[in-house]
Amino acid sequence: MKPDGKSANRERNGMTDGDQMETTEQATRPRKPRAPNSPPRVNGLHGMSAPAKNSDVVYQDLRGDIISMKLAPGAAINEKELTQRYGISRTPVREAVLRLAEDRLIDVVPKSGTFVARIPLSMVREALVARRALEEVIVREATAKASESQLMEIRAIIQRQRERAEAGEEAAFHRADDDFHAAIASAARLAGIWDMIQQIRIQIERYRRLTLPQPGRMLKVVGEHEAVVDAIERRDADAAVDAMIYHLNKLQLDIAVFRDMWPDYFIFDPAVDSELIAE
Amino acid sequence: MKPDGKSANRERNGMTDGDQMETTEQATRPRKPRAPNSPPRVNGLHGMSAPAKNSDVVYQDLRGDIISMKLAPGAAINEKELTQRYGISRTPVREAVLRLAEDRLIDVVPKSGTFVARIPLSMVREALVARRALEEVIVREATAKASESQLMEIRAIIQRQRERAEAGEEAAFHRADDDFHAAIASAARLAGIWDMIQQIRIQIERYRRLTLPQPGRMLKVVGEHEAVVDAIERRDADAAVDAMIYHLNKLQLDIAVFRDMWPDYFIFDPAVDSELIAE
DNA sequence: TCGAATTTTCTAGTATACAAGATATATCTA
DNA sequence: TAGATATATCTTGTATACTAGAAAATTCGA
Repeated sequence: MKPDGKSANRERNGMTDGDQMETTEQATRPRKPRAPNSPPRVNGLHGMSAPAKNSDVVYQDLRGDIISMKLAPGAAINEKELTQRYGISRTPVREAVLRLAEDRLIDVVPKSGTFVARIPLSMVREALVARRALEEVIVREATAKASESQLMEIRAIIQRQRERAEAGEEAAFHRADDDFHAAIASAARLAGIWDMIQQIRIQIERYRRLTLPQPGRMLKVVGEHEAVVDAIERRDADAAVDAMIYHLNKLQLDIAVFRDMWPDYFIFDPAVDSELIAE
Repeated sequence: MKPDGKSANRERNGMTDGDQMETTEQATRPRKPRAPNSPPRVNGLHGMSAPAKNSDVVYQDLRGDIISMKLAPGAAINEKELTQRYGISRTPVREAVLRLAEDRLIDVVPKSGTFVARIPLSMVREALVARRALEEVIVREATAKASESQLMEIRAIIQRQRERAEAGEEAAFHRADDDFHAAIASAARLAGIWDMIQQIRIQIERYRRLTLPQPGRMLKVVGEHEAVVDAIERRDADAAVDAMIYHLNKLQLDIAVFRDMWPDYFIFDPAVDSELIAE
C-alpha cells in the first residue's frame, strides 16, 4: 500500500467497536478530515434514478437470458467473453455475476468456473407456497383499503392486458400482468411485499417458462384477474382471496413430466421432494 | 482497452442471443478450448462448505455491527479503513459492501460515500406483515406433517432455550429462538421459506434491537413457543397459528415513541406511514 | 492400446492503479 | 467580515495484473 505521506499515522487500531451511536466527527485529526459523515442526501427510497452502472446492464441482460432459458441450466458463463462482448473490464462483470449468485441463478465454483444454476424443485414448490401466502395478505388488505381511483386504475390495467392478449403481444401482456399485481399491492399499501414476491418469483420463473404455452391462456388470465377485482370491489375479502389463489394455482408442479422432459435442468432432492409426486 | 494480441479478431458482434440451449462445445477453436462447461459438480445445494472468502468475513462482521446498531443509521462506512483493519484489498471489501447494499442495510452514493441505511418504517411494517403470513403457513403445514421425532427435537430446543433464558445468556437464547423457528419450518418441509423469513428479518432486526429489553421477556417467549408446540402436538392447526401470531405480535410498531427517541434513525414516509399512527 | 502421471491452460479471487466526480477546506475579493 | 471562487482531497467506479488452484490436454510407461 503506497504511503500517502499523511495516512501513516492514522493507525487507530482496535476501532472495531469504537464509534458507536456517535454521528458527529472525530476530533483528533489535525488536518483535513472531510467531515466524516453526511446523511445520505439521496432520497431515502433505494436506487431508482441512478445513472445505470455497467454492472447493472450486465446483470439485467444475464438475468433475462437465464430466466428465459436462453442460457440453459448447467451452461457455463465465461467472464472474459462477457468483458469482450460489452467492452468493459472484469470488475463490473464480476459484480453482476455475484449478484446473480445471490439470486441463486448461477453457481460459482471458486477456481473452476461459473454455471447457470439448475432449478431446485423443492425451492420452486416452496416459492409457490410463499407467494400464495403473501398474495393472500395483499388481496385481503386491498379489499379493506382500495380506493375508488385505485380500483379504476386496476381496471384500466386489466383492460390494457386484454388488448395485449388479443394482439398476441406476449411480452407486453406479461408486463401488464406484473402491473396488475403491483397495483393490488399498492392499493393494499403493501408495495414492499410485492418487491419480496418479485424476488421469490425469480425461483419460479424458469419453471414457468418451461410450461408449454396453452392456447387461450392469456385471455383466461385476464378473466381470473377480473374475478379478483370484482370481489375486491364487492369488498368480499374471502372471495377475493379465493379468486387470487385460484389464479395462482394455475401454475402447478408436475414433477414427473418435467423430470422426464428435461432431465438435468433440475435438482431433485429425494429426501424432500419424494412426497411431491404423491401430492 | 489494451489490445491483447489475439483477442482482436474475436469480435463476433451480435452474439447476444447466440448459443441457446446448446450445452456442447463450440467447434471453431483450433487449439485447446477446455471443454466449455462441466455441470457444477459441487453438491447442488447452495454454498455451505466453501472455505469462507474474505468478503464473507467482512460481510458478516459489518452486517452484525449494523444489525446490532453498533454502527448507527447514517454512519459513514470507509472502505479504505476496512481494508486496513482486515489487511486485505478493496476488492473483497467492496464485494461485501455491495452485498449489504442489496440487503438494504447500507446506501452507497456513487462518488461521495457509503452510509449505514436509515430504517424505513414502512418496510418494517410490511416485513412484520410478511413474516406473520409466512410463519402462519409454516405452522399450519407443520401441524399436518410434523413427526413424533421432530416434535421431540422441537421440545428439546425449547428446553435449551429455557435454560439459556434462566442463565441470562442472551445471545445463546436468540440462537435457540432461531433454531426453534427453523425446526418448525423443517418439520413443515418448508425450510426454504424459513430462509426467506431470515432475509425479511434483516429489515426488522434493527427495529427490534431498539425496543428496550423487558424484564422477564425471555421466559415469556419460551412459554409462547411451548403454546405453539402444544397446539401442533394436538394437531390443532388453528390454535397453533393463533399461538404463533400471538407470539409474533409481541413485537409491535410504536412509531411515535421511536420517532421521538431516535429522530434520525428512521425514514418516515408520510404518504405511506401516516396511517401507522392511527392504526 | 490403455491408464497414470505430468504439463498446459483456463478459472475465480485478489491486489493495486487510475479516473471522474463530490465535498470540504482554503483562498480571494469586496 | 461575508460571500464567491478555487483548490485539495476524499469518494466510488473501473481497468488491469497477478496468484493459486482446478481441470483438461498431453506425455509417459506398461
